[in-house]
Amino acid sequence: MPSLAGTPAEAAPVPPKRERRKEARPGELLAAALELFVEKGFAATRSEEVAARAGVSKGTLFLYFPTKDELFKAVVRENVSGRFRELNQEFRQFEGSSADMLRTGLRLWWERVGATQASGISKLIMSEARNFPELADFCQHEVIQPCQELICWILQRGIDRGEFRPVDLRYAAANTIGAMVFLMMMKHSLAPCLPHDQRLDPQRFIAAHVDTLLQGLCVRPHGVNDAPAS
Amino acid sequence: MPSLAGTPAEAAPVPPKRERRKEARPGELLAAALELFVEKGFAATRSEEVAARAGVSKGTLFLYFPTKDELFKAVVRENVSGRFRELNQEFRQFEGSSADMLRTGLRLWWERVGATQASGISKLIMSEARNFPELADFCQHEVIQPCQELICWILQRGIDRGEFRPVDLRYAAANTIGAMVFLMMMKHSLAPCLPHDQRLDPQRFIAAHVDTLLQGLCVRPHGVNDAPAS
Amino acid sequence: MPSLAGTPAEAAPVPPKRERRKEARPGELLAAALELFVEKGFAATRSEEVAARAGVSKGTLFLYFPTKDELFKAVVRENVSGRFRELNQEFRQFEGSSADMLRTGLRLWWERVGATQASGISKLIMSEARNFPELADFCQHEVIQPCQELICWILQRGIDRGEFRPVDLRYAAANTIGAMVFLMMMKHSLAPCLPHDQRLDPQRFIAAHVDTLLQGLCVRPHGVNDAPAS
Amino acid sequence: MPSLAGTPAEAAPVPPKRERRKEARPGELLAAALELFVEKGFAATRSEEVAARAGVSKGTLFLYFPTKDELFKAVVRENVSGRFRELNQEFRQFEGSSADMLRTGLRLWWERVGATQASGISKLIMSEARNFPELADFCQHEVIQPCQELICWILQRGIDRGEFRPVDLRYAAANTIGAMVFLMMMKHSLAPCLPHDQRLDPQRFIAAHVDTLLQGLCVRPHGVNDAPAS
DNA sequence: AATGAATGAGGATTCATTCAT
DNA sequence: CATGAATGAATCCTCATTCAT
Repeated sequence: MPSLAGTPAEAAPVPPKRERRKEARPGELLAAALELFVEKGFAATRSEEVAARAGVSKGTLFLYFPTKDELFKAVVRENVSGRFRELNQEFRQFEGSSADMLRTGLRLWWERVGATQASGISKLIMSEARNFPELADFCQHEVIQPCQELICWILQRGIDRGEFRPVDLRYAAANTIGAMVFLMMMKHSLAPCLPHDQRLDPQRFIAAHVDTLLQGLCVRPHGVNDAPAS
Repeated sequence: MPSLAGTPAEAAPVPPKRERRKEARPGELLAAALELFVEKGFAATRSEEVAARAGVSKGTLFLYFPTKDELFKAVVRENVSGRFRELNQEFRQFEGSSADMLRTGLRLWWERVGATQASGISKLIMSEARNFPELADFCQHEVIQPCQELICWILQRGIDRGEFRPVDLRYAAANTIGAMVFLMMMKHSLAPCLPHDQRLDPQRFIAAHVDTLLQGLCVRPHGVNDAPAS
Repeated sequence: MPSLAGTPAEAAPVPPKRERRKEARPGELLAAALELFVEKGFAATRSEEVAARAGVSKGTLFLYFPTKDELFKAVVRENVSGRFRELNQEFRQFEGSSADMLRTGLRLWWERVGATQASGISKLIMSEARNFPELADFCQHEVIQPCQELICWILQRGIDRGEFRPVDLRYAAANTIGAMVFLMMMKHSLAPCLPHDQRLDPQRFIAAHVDTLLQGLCVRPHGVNDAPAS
Repeated sequence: MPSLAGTPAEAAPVPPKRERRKEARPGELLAAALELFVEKGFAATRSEEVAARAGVSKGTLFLYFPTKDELFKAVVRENVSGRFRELNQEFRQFEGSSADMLRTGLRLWWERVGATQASGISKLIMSEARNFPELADFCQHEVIQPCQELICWILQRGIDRGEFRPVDLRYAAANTIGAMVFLMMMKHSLAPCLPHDQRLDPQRFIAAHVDTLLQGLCVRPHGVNDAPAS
């Protein structure tokens, strides 16, 4: 069956069936945008890519977010707000040693935030804060401060209960927050470019961080040895 | 000694003319580019802005760097290479307790790197690594590893001399590196957007970090108290 | 009887249902379109706006008019066709002096056309004729010529009856048509942008025009004084 | 000389030699824009077309005018401002009968404005005034009012010298302005779409207008007969 | 070497039109 | 019939890069 046509593969350019999913779209677009913004940066991501990754066309994106800037802000808002308030609640109810609290807290936090896509938000904020000043403020109030307060609260609890020796709360908290932020940023920056054996293992990094921390913090240093080997 | 791919560094340019400007141009452009890339990100910085900040015209920029990408790579190379090798050398000659070594090292490092514009490079790398994969590799070899090795060397020295208790060297080093990276990133990201009283003070942050670290590390915990008050 | 090219007017649609709305739709859409096209121009008006002003959804508009272009042509057709043939009839039956005929005619015309929304059509035609060449032809036959003929007929009548002195009929008519067109355009262009006291009063403008005209036209110049004060 | 290549016409895509003509560009762009805006309307004209007609590339247009809107405003400003002040001066110095003044004035005006591309500006203003409200104001002050004043001044002069009978100055002036505006609009709207024999001849139109006007205006009606037969 | 006018590919956004509901 | 979510061609505008001066 000879044919003069070129590549016969071109059967029929399937029109990629339109789906009407008004409810689901914003979430899908935000997820796609988060991924891409984290991966390539805000400016280097094309609107069309976001749409494509969300499985819709260029035009649809602008149906839900009036501008790329607004999309960006929505991405940050979506992935930041609230997320920490619940963790906060949970912790205030925790019963047990403050050392366990710290250990469990960080482990939990990694599972719920660090290990998810949402962790990319920290890279995003660090990269874009100066281009979106309102964001810096928003994040300071919605993320940094709640976290800071939670950690300070735990440390204070430990001190009050005689478990921890007194320290400069703010900077002790900053130390831990810094470690977590670093971890998240690595995950979305250098790590994907490095061979597996050169990457940090988050769990071990956190464990090491907490161990060092508690070693220096705890009044009864042997308490550290109770820690479940990670 | 790995090098960022692209145009290989030309042989040392002959310096025939007296005109200072001509010699200084590349450096001025690199400095301007560093500032702007750190401030606004690579993609969001216009080539013309870089030229303007360096006090030359658009065309001149492209006389020295064939493309914006090459300019970027040059910025990274310029601010990264070598800078750590010398610190390394200095340290190997240090005499005194390993605790002092750590403390002094970080202080020195902050003065020589963290407090300078060059610290912005960390924000740049974190933000752009995935867009310039060769970069990640370059930095891993030129920065991360030397730092890692240096810190590991110090820790090992402490352990060998019975000053520190044995720890997982790699993750202990990562913890400190993470703290420093976090500090640099904050300086160029959130800090400029926050009121002064909400910013972290680098010196105190470093001091707190080292204190906590040494508290947990030192065999003779009271050794910490020998630390010169920051 | 020329007709604007495009979809030929369908045979009268069967009116089976009682639902007023369905029957009225096209008219409402045409009215909305006329308003908006006149206000903002054809290209600057969005289809959705037209639909919205007619109180229906975007999709419905395209149920009645296959394209924006067709909508435009329909708007012109609707507001132009016929409208002048009846005026014409009426006038041929007029009895009285030709001066009165002219005066009354222009007054009537203003009431029936100039003062209504339909007057906007002249702005539309002037603005869009070159983008819709078929339109110019249509209007030439449906509007300009009938008007021209009517005025010429009146003038000729006056001349024949010895009331008017002989003049170049075509250009005399054009003068009056021009005045009316100018009036309509002002109403829809500059007037809405000017404070009320700087706008022309249509009645006075027409009166002044007719007065000047008749003053120069009438054989018995005092005849002008018979004119009913407007 | 057989060849497997396709159409041999494709010799070398001549790179359309870049010319550096900073001084001339704005004027050329404004001229091109005027033509196109008049021809197709503001919204229906693509920026790129303007650039092409001016013989430059898309980008160059935006080198001289930051946005399409600004280009539009510049076109109006360029073609409106000043143009009437000089005519005004000339006229105040005129010596002779007021009837001649009117006749000569309109003839001159047609030569200097009506017959040039600038006449298109009236179509533009009429079409776009409501989209650019500031323009309406600008034109009212820069064009309408000066013209109105000039004509009023001439009429008043005629009345003062006993040549004209007293009339409502404002509306008499408006009548003449209207006629000229109509003429300009026709030239750029319907006329280009009509066969030559159906178009109005500007000179005759003006002559007819002035004749009718003066016939009604002049105290000595035979004065009209002095008018050179057009 | 330096300049900055000119270019045009690329990206954000709009909007006429389609079509699933 | 009516709706409005979805589409993508079309358009405005930007900016890295080129090149005449």
